[in-house]
Amino acid sequence: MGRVQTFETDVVVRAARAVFWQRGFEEASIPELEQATGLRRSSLYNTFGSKRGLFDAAVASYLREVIAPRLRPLTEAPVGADAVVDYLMGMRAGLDDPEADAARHGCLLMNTAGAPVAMEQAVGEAVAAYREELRRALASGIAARHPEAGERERGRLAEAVTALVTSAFALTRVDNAAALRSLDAALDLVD
Amino acid sequence: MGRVQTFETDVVVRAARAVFWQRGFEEASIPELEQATGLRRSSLYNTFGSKRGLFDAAVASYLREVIAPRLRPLTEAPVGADAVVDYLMGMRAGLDDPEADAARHGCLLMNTAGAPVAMEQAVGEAVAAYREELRRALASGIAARHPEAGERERGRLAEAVTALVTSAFALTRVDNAAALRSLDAALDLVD
DNA sequence: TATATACTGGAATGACCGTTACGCAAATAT
DNA sequence: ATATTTGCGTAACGGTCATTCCAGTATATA
Repeated sequence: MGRVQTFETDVVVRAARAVFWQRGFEEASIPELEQATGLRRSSLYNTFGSKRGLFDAAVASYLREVIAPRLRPLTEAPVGADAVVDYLMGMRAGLDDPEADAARHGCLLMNTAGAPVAMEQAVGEAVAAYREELRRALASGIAARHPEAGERERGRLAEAVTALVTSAFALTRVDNAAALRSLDAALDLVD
Repeated sequence: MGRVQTFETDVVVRAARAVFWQRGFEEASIPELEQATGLRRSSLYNTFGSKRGLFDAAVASYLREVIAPRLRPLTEAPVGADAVVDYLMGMRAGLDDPEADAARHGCLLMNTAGAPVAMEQAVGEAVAAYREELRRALASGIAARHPEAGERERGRLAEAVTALVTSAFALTRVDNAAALRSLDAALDLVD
């Protein structure tokens, strides 16, 4: 064995994730990532192989540390009747807080949906998979809230609420008020 | 007077618009724009001042020639009871046609919402204004279809349908099927 | 026909990009 | 204590970017 890594990979990825989140993949430059992570190019390339490699790690970290915890009450049984509403209100609070990353920069994945890097198949698939995960989670929350409704009805509702949430994410950067109204509309729909 | 312009500005802007649409602002390079327009850098800079100037012209052209015509049945009185449904179905057909720009590249403005250039205030405002115009148009279409509903109810519905449409635009690049389902959900909502 | 106008072509500029190469320093295993 | 593995710092690479400059040319007016 030789010299051991002196930084914690998770910490570095988290720092890089913040840069990608607020700047987007193509606008985030290597010097910026160096400064944010406190690592030099050589270490970044040695650890992640390329800028894309670092971005992929950032996306994985985002799914694991940002998205999954928020979705957990909707994905792990038992799902309470208030889980959907809690989720939507939590997100509303996040988008209403000017300090929060979500309010200022939306969703890392939704932002990349319209970015050039989304043309690369793997990235596009990651975005699509994320949306599907969100839809499934919302669907189970809706099922818990409206057990009496028909499956078709619930499916439509889940689709609509998913779209409202993604729309809020996509818009908060340029029109925070509209994003909040989207979530209000979602809250209306589920009741 | 001296020598006169040998190209039609509208035609050039339309060609540039197509490049921005499919490639995004930052990924569209000057050489690409030269090739698409058939003009040299000097002429482009002489006419539009900068890449941003050309982009602004492209956005204006997009609003005038692509968006406005589609919205017209919803914005100019009299608005028929079927106008909303026609609009949504027309859009659905567009997103379902693999040849169409809309299906392959979504909406020029929605794509820029998540792009770095959206950080520039004027661009962000243009996107927000577009969304608001869409919402107003859909609201008037919904009012024509459901004159019996309360204003509050119609407002919520308009908000939801707007979000579903923008969500469809934002996603079609990476997940065309999900975009279509969004529009189906919108069609469900208006009836 | 003369002249003013401004479009056009081509080359050059400086900055920044992501990536790579290399040598030294550090820390573990034998 | 030595050998070996690996992190890390520095510097350089080739390429592309948006932008500018200038000379040459075509055309509309007087």
